[in-house]
Amino acid sequence: MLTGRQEKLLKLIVENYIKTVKPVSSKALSSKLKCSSATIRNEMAALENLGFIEKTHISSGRVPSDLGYRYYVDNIMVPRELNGEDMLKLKQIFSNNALVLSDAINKSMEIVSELTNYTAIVLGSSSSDNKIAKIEVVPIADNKMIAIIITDKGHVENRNVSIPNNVSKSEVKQTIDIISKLIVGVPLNEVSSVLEFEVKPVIDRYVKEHEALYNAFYSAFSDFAPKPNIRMSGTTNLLMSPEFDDASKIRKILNKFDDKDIIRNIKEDGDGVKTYIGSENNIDEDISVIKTYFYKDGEEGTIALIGPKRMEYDKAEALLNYIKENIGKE
Amino acid sequence: MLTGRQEKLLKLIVENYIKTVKPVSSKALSSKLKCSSATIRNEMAALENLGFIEKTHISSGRVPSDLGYRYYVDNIMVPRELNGEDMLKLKQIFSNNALVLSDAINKSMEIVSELTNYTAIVLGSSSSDNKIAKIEVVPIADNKMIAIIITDKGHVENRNVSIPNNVSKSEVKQTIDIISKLIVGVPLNEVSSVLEFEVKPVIDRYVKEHEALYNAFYSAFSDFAPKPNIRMSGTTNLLMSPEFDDASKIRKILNKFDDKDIIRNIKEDGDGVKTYIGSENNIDEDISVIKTYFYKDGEEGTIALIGPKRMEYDKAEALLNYIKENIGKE
DNA sequence: AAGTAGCATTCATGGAATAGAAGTGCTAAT
DNA sequence: ATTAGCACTTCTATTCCATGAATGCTACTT
Repeated sequence: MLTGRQEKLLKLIVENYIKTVKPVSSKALSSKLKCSSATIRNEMAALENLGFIEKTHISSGRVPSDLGYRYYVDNIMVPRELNGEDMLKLKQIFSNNALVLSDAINKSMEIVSELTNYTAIVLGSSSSDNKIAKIEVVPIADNKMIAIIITDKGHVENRNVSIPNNVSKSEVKQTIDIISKLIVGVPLNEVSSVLEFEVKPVIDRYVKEHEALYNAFYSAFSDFAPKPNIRMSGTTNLLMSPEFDDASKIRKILNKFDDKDIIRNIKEDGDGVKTYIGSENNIDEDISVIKTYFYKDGEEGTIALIGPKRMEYDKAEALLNYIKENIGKE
Repeated sequence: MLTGRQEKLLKLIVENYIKTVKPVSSKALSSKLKCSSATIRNEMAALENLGFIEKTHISSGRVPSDLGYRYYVDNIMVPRELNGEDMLKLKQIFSNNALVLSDAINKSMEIVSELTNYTAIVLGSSSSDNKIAKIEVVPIADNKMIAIIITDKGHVENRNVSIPNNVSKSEVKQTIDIISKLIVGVPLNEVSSVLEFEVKPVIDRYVKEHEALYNAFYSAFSDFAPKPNIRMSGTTNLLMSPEFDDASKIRKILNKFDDKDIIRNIKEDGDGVKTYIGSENNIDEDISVIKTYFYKDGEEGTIALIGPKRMEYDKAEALLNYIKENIGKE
């Protein structure tokens, strides 16, 4: 579809623009393409007709269109190896065995946002194949306890439980025993229904102050269902890019970043690292998103990197690939 | 020091400017102060000599100086009652007994940032008077366990432990027992030294594969010392203020928000809600910070609200006061 | 047929000039 | 002590250039 020279030209335009953030002129490329600027102008006109490049005004140089970037990413760009220094920084995190997986992912994405100057996002949650392995209830004051659940995949959460006044210690213990017996092995997202339909009847029968006690534990245990949590780092990075040079552009992006619905929507599934350029993503047409799904040991989610459209796609891809691999290994 | 009329004038200037974000002219106030604009100009000149107001250029209207805001906050502003609607929203959070204190604080500050359109910050950590009440180690795979500590104040944290290969179950159990026995009652910030100087010798003596095992547990337990964590919400809010109308101003603030050292520095101690106007704070001269320290049940920290200098100090103060009170009650 | 030189054309950019509006400070009168 | 009035200053927006950096196209060359 594109001649060899056109492809070469597109490559030069994209890479030049990524570097300089200025529309690329025919003259600037004539030396690199061993032909005159007039010839390049002709080729540029062809590329523009095909929709790969655009002008910012009638006599301006050329800028890659979304389609142009897309062609570049799919057909021209050579996947880059991660450089040793960057790899080392990330390796250190994943080789720290004490870190829980989700912490390792968060930290590594922080590093990535520093390395790239883009914005990193982790949408993570415990997956619903987490089953309760153990619950632990620890008294910390006369009428206050801490309820802790631990899942078979190693996910841990805790809540307060306020014990109603006129309840004896043995009743509390009895209640905990009943809950514990019935709840172990239950997937996280079914906990609240098991509490309601299996635990409650038993407590009703055996424990005296059942109503108040049941409510106290129910409110503590009922919201353990996997909820995605959002972690962003380097929000600022993206906005330091020279294309975001006026307040309204910056604010537009900031508002999108603030909108949890939009961010949650970044969620990706399927294998592989995918790129969404400009209008291809549903966040903002001035940015590109590169992201991938991960699952490991009961934690799942999406890691994403958001940069300007003129992002270094090869580097971003290499970084996400590396992290995805390491999540798999952990 | 200020005559009654001057005080009245300053009040009008501050409140007018807070509302309109435009320098206040003498003419605009003449109706409200039942005298002519010329008289007001004379009074303004006096206020300017005293340093309470400023001009943006030689023939402009007046804008409050930092000193002017300070005088307004200290001597003119009447402390506001929190309005019922806002109070209700916050009350709902603090009356949710299942929420751990730190979560309740974080959520309430999120609400506050929405109610004010300022940026809310919570710098929280478990305080060093947390003593370990219990440790729990749960196996989740052949060579992987989850270590959980619970403090007497109800603070919970967890880490991974990778069990070295050639180690028997009984040795692991023995090790956990030793650690558990020696570590209960130890304040969080002393855990790592107790591990090193009290636990290690015992393990050395009794457990066979001591070196590898000790290291595995040491790396899991050693970093439980109270570390402040930072929680910001509504970062964007502040930057939507009309005074931040160009990219460089927005970026300046964003950079400061990104600098963890600067944010951690917001830390406040002592009682009461304090206001730092413009140059009084060491974040940025274009903003004001209002903040207060909190301590309750082993959690301590600072909650802060950052707004433009022309913030509604009375409202901000009322909100922080209310939250501080509720933390006390919880 | 492909490449190129050359030129008219277009538009962005930045500076200078201008006019109007919004305020102030000051003087003189009340 | 207050105020009316006016000269003065600065901001803002607009217009008008001149310049420079590109392009597209035509006609010429290889």
